[in-house]
Amino acid sequence: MGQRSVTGGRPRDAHIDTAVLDAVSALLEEDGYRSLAIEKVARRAGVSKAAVYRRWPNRQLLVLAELERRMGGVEPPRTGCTLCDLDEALALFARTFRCMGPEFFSPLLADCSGDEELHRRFMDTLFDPPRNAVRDTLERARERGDLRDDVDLTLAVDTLASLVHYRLLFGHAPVDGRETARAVAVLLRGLARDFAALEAEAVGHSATSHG
Amino acid sequence: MGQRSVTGGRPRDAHIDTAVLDAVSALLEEDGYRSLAIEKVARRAGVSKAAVYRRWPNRQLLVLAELERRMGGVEPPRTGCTLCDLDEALALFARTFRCMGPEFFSPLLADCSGDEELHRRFMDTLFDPPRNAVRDTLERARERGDLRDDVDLTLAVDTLASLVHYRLLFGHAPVDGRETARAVAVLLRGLARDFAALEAEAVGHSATSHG
Amino acid sequence: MGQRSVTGGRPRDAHIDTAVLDAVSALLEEDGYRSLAIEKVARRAGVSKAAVYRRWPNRQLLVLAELERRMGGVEPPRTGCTLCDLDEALALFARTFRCMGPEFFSPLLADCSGDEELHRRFMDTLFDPPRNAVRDTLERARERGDLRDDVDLTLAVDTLASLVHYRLLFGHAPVDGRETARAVAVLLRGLARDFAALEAEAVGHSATSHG
Amino acid sequence: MGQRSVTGGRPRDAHIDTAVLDAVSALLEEDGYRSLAIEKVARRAGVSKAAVYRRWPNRQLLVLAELERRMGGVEPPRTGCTLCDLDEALALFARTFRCMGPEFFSPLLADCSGDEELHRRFMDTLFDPPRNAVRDTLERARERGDLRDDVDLTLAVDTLASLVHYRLLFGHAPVDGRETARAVAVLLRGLARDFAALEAEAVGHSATSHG
DNA sequence: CGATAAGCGAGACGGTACGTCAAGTCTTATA
DNA sequence: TATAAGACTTGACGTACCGTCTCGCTTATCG
Repeated sequence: MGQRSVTGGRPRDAHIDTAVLDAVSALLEEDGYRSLAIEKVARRAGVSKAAVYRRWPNRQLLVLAELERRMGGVEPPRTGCTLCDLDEALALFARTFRCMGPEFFSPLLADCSGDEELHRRFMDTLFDPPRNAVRDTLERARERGDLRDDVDLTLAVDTLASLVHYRLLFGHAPVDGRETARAVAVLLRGLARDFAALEAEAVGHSATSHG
Repeated sequence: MGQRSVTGGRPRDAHIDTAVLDAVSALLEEDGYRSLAIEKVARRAGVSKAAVYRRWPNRQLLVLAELERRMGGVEPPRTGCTLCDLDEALALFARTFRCMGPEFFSPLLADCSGDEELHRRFMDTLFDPPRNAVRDTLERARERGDLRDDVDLTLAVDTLASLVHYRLLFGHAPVDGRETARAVAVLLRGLARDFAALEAEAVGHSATSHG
Repeated sequence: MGQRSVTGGRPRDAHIDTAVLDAVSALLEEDGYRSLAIEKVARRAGVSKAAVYRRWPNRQLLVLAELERRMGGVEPPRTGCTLCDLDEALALFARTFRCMGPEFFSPLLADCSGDEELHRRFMDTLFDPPRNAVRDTLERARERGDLRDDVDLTLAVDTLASLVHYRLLFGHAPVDGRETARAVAVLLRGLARDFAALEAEAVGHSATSHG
Repeated sequence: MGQRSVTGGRPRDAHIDTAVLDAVSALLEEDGYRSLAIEKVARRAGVSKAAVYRRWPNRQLLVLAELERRMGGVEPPRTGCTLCDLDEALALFARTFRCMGPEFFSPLLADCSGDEELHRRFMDTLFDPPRNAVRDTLERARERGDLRDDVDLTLAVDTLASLVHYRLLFGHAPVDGRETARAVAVLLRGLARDFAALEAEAVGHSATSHG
């Protein structure tokens, strides 16, 4: 929500903030992002248009606020086992993404492109947090010495994260735990110093099947 | 362009088709996708609004037509060397995507979501063709016996293709030949029956450095 | 229908003339004059737009043609009795007017005002014929010596005719034989050389009650 | 102008009301009723289309508002002399009608037919007021005992009023004070208990010549 | 008999206006 | 100052007709 000068005047009504975001949420579900109009949001929230504009200067930031609210915090897993952590991180990634509504992610991103500042805000809020969970996991794997020395971490993160985003955005194939686990396996075979060792360890944890 | 019954009536003026698409092209460059209005397109093309609507019933299909025009045909490479083919296919993929204007890809996709038919048209036109070039290449590699038996082809294609789309869509990291070559190398290490052999062959072709 | 040079070419299809006028008739009844569009007429008649425009250059003349067709010929009555003739002439007037659809009369007139030629055509076709039936009757009455010498004939005709048009156009009061007969009586009391004599004669004919 | 709930909100700008009606007035004079388009009105008034639609939902009510403004109030004459009052009432009637632009009366009426509510509004605003001036005059004459007992007042009013409307609508004959005076004379001869007495009284007032 | 000429259905074409919608800004009165 | 209500300009939406035109075809009359 918009920062405010603290001095004087009537204080903002906090109920309005939630009422507006609730209305955004409902309208997104009902009519999708494209036909989400601030005027409708205000009407639905039983709030004046000005009250909305006072808090969020445009619909991009308004929707961003709602999706951020939905996303909640993202905590990376720390089991100590590289393969298990990665599986879990990717599953978390997918879950987070899915619960914020992948169908709003794409148009919002599209709407934020073209403006430097908006794009940055989008990335900071929705893109980086879940992605960093994956990155952290990989970094810990490297510190543990599980990865080859010449690994390009950004490339590795992208290869994993992009798969999830890709499928959810285009919807041409499903994303489930089995699929992501396989992707992790294939990739790690290319990245790991000793893939067989990692596999053995993971079987010990018996978290997921790495066949 | 809109299909037509061939019988009777004054034939459509082909100049109008190109004039409109040219106008779309110019306006996309100048103002981006978001503020592309059919009314402006018609004005710019020196053409009546009805003439535009007669051919393309909405702006999604209009822009789709223009991007399709830009993309042209996509022919997968056939050098006979798996690593070289893959490098080339991915480079082609990136090139195709870039020349059609990656900044319009995302908002157009966003605009096509929510309508079954539009989404299908989008995928058929812009998504599948370059992607299939990669898939074909991988299929030939498998037929040649270069890949492990348990390879999930769709997963492999996605892992490679998504990387390009991902970076170009979110713009958080550049995409160049060196990067894609590295991604191919990492992935093939996980997919290949005998990665060293492939590498040796590719060095013989001296196409790109596979270090 | 439009006049034509007789020489050469394919002759016009007479079926089209009637098909078009029938369509006009139907559309007038269904949607009224205001929303009568030539394009709709052509569609309804199963005829091309050009075929309509070839015959009638605009919708005013088109509707005029249809109303003229409806009106048919107007023959003034000749009973020889002034009061009876007048009653009958006025009844004929009302009947004619009503059968051509008074609700189209007003908007058509309105549509024809503003163009000299159109207005003249309207008056010649729809206004003058029934009105002249009344005028003829009054003229014969004067020749018979039934009217005062200083009677202004145009004023007299207008006073009678306007009443019918007036009520049918504005619809604020009904028009029936009893009402028009009363109007005739009142007016004749002011115009006649000897009203009582006329009344006596009419009672002899026992056509209508002139009390 | 459109009625509004008085509570809250920014009040309507009164300048806009007049600017719009002025524009309507100018455009009516220049191009007539038929080509009066709300879009043009707004342009001419230097006002947005929405501002016009907010006040008047269609062009009929818009023009009605302008003609009402032009018409002003109608006060029936009260000289105490029946013939003089009638002459004056009819002259007032004609004057009122003429000053509001008889050429717009007809197409507006035509445009209002077909819709119950619009027609009523038209009658209430433009038809009844001047007509009631005539009716009042006749009613006072009857109370004074100047008219025969069996007079049908509605018929009498129509006979006088229709003449003016008739001639002005169809434009086939002029309307001036002399003509209307003659019509009054003829009609009164048929309606009056003692026409000669009325005539004598009027000559005393020397208002107009009743020969 | 074949040339000429017009009729005809179909539908493209540039216009113009329709009536609606939302954007983002503003003005007022009230809290 | 925030708030609700709503006026305001701007600009596009997608639709509907206008009256004109081009096309390929059909149906007459005339030389």
